[in-house]
Amino acid sequence: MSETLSPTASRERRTYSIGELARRFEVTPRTIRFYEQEGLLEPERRGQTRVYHEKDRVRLALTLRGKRLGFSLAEIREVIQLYDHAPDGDERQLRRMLDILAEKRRGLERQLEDIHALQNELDDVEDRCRDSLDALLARHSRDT
Amino acid sequence: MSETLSPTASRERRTYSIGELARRFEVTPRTIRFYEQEGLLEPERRGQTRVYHEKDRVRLALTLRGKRLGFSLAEIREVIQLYDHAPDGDERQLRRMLDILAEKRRGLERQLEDIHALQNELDDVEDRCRDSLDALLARHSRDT
DNA sequence: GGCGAGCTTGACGTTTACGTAAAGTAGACC
DNA sequence: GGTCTACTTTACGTAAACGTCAAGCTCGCC
Repeated sequence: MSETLSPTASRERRTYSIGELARRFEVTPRTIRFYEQEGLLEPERRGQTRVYHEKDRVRLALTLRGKRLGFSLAEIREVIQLYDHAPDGDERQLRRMLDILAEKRRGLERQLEDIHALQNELDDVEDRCRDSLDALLARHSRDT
Repeated sequence: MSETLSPTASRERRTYSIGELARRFEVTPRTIRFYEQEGLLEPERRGQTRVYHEKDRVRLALTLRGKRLGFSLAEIREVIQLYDHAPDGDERQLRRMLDILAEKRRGLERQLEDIHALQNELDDVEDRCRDSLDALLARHSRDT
């Protein structure tokens, strides 16, 4: 793995402005501020302007990935909190976390099934489509 | 495949009321009416009440699957229209349809990547979680 | 004929995830 | 010192996907 959300691993000193991040991920600054408001990002403040670090960039990437999979921002926040609090807590909390993880996994498994089902259906459409096209072209070449 | 959206394959004469469908798929009747309003379902009318056939049931299943994958109702309607119009149209239309199919496929491929990436991240969290738990239990058993 | 269960059509309300416009600030450059 | 660019906050607007009443029809049953 090339990157992680673990705070101990953010050893690069690169920072980003809100505009840089926005261009990089093809979202608007407004979106990034909104994600902060929703507790998904926690940029540093230098004066009154926001300064984003690697940790924020990785979180944003995770957020957008979650969005592409249809997760709500609330669900994504949950996952991020799993990340941030993975190593701590008492036994009960850790076991609860493992339960939540297992549940998330089941959700992903179902999404995999759904994708395969949809792929099969697209195959079906494509087959019929190609059949029609072949018939059309055969008729055309015969008529010349 | 056990079922398809192809109209020629709906040879079963089973019908459903809106309430039956709603219970089956764990949605509200309101949701089903809304999907009709959005052009995703086209139930028969018997008097003033709606009568749903196999075709509608399959469409509803497809719709909910799409939703679980984060598709908008507009996108799902596109897919359904692909189904309904797959075998017809002139050459240009058929080629266009194949292009659209290829694009949908690319979207699904990306979702697969996203899912695998998220699974890896959950693995990561789980590892750290288990490490903490093991350390906790080891300390506990040593202290007894 | 009254009554409940299930259906119908409106119509307005709500949540999520931002868009957009207004007005102000702060640093870089000429 | 003025202007440009990029940032800031505040606030109202909006599209999607339904939820939530309200009011009325209609069928079966006692």
